[in-house]
Amino acid sequence: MAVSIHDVARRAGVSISTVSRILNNSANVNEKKAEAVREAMEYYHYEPNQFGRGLVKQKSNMIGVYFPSQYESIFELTYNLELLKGIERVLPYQDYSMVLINETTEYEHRRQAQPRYLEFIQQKKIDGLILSAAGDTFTRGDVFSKLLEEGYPMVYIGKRFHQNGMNVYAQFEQYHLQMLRELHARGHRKVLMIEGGYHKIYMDHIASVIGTELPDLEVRFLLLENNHFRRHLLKAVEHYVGEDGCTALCSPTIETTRILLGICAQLSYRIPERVSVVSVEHRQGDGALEYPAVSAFYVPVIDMGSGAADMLLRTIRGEKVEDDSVEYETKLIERDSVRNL
Amino acid sequence: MAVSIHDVARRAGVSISTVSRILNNSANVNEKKAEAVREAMEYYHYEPNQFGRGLVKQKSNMIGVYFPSQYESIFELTYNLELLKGIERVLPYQDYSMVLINETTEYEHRRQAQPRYLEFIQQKKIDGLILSAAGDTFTRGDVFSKLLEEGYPMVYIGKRFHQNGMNVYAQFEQYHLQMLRELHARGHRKVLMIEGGYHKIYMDHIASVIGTELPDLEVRFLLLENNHFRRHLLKAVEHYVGEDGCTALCSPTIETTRILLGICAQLSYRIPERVSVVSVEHRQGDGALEYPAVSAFYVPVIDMGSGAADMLLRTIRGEKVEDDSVEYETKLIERDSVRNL
DNA sequence: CTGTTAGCGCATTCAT
DNA sequence: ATGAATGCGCTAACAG
Repeated sequence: MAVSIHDVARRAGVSISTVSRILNNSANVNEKKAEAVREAMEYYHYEPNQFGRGLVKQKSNMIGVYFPSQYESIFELTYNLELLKGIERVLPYQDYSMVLINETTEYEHRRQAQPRYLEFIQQKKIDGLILSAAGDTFTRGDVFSKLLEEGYPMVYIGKRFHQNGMNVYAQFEQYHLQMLRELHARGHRKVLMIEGGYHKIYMDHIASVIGTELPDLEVRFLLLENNHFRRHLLKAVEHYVGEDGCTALCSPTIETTRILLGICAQLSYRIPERVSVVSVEHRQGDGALEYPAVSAFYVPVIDMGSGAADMLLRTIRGEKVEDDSVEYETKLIERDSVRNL
Repeated sequence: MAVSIHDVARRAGVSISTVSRILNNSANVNEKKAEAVREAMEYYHYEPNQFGRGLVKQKSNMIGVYFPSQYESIFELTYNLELLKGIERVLPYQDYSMVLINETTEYEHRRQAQPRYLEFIQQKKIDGLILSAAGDTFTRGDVFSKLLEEGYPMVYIGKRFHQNGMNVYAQFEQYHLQMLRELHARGHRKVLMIEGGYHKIYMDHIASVIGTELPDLEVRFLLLENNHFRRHLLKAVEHYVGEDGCTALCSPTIETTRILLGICAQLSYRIPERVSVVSVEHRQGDGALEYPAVSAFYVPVIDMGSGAADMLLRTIRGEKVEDDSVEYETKLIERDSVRNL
């Protein structure tokens, strides 16, 4: 069995309480003894066992990061990755680390039909939870709401929907509207807006706002069930640009934009001469790596991740978090893919 | 405080051992009592506390995944992501989850100058470790070798270098040689091979093998310090293709290929008419998403991840793992980016 | 088949 | 300032 606090105490000629005190800086200790203890810890390469420690503190120094099951692996989308990067940027400095909790589609392998993060919480494997969710996922969230009510430390990515808890978000609707406004200002009157299927609700709203605000702008909406259906996109571009006369394309992610660019090359639609492209970019600079460099709304997802982690850690430490709902600004970065008509 | 095994026992009118037996299926229990216990567990939404359990078992049901610090975030490279996907694909079914352990560049924030995974191991936060490393990282690995010697459950990605432990790998040198052979067979006699800086050793070896095997093939090597230096690549392509007369480009990752494609478009070098491109792809199908579709050597990194996780879990369970070093085959997928000369 | 008990490693009283 | 003793929640050995 590994070395325990007893071994250290014995070698240093003190009691385990003294060792514990030094470990936790919880009281003053005679410098002579302290030195002996430190020597013993070095000697044994002693590290306190987390189970013993956790049993009394009931804290694991881990937080969970949960992505509701999606079409694809969570590691597929820049959005998720930037979030993870942001989170990871703050954790090590607070002596925390993260467990990835991901839903399996195959429920039969699980004991209960509950979101998997609940187990982690009840078993005390994590001290708090960050969860990223596409809008409607919360609807089926009795469990989630209950945790919120109990004041469990949690921050979610997305619009606020409950009095408790914390959240970070970017104004999805706002920057999509902004995309359309910018195109309109540059003389575009017929554009195609591409979006992921789960954002349908927002699209309806955007359509209605634009309908009254910019009556002379025609917007087509294309909801993709799966971002990577190149074939689907190809036909859409052929139709909307080639036949329908759209002069601009709005793309929801850089991944989609990339495919769009390939499609335009294939169809010999030059960008921006034949068709303009605006993208959303979740990682700064992504649009600049394409050719032509793509104008994009930058959503600072990495900062949202850091922000979320930061808030979470503060609540876990018991600090009052004054600003429990923070919005992140998006910013248009103009590059070479949009043309003035 | 949360509900404990005692609460369940009390409500079911049995002793805690009986509850424990049911929890672990560790012995037969009278069906009547078993039913009562199950009812009580339901009632309280009881989940066993991991600290209590861990204290006696000394197992956390978590494994660590460690990426040595690199230029970029671990979440930047398809390679890492596919590895994670592969690992994650097997964990939930074995009731395991993973903690991401990543090195911070800022050592001052850490108590000791040891690889961070060591703490996790000593604190018993993880039951085993998967670690992905670019070749030479192991060199400074006294800690790593020591763990290997002690028989700690570990699997690493890369060539075997120690008698103990387990590893999975793809023949990096082999498929790079294969790339050159394929190009040669298609009539190419002067090609540029691009590679990440940390692979310099392999490059030297490849150069010498090709030198004797295919004396009429001239290979230029370009070592990138950072894959994303578009400017650097641009000048290289201009030089090697435009002036030096290379007819083909070998790219080490799809990320680099993407940039290469943009550069060729920018320089009006048509692919494959003006210059051929072969890539490595770590995620199946990646090359097909580009335009033109890029021929690539597929390295099944996702399978390597699953394989690694599988081996690791088996050793943790105490099973003998017969095949403790498995090599994965790469496969050339021909698409539209290579031309016969 | 079941209850009692010891002990896992540690932080934390409570005495001193 | 320090040691002894208690208990955190659980499993497993033991006794019945």
